[in-house]
Amino acid sequence: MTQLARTPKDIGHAIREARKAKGFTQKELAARSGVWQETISKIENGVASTKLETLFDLFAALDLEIQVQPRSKGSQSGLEDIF
Amino acid sequence: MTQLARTPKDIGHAIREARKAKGFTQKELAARSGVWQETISKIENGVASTKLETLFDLFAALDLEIQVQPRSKGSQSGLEDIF
DNA sequence: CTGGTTTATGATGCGGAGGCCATAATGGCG
DNA sequence: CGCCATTATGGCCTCCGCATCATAAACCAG
Repeated sequence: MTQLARTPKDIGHAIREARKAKGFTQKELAARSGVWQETISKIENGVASTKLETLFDLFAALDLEIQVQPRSKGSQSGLEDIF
Repeated sequence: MTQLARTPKDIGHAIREARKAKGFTQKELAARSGVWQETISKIENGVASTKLETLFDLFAALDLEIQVQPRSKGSQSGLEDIF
């Protein structure tokens, strides 16, 4: 369960997945992360380019972390190739 | 060469590393990414919470990508344990 | 030390992210 | 089908990230 991400939308997906996996509602996650439910909704749907700060708040609440790595293999998870 | 990140500062470091590794100056990276040199400086130093959009612009120019994963092993790269 | 490149700092102005409230749309479930 | 929980929209307002220009500080040859 590790998600590759190259766009804000990818991040949104990853967050939604993780949240569901943990059985949280947006409201619950909001409470745990200090980020508002409305904002979470937007982020999960890729609306608006989130601030890193907010992102990490969510990651902390979901017990996620990020790994920065070279784009070795071209789009191996076979989803987006938008540009 | 894959960097773990849990804070904006971590991201900044990763970017600086990657940039240096490619032998770019901030100015060059600025030209390639469309992000201003001054902004890159701030990001690399962890000043200000960057927008995801900007981040991905830089990642694209540096040929980097992100991986979202559970915080399995407790701080294995031995740097931050701030909270 | 001196000059040139690279990086950092500072100020201004605009646009957009997110806090916040209200409400609409959606989705089970009995 | 109505009812309640969950999620999505929209508006308002404040704050701050980034573009942009100018300049200072730090580095690094030579």
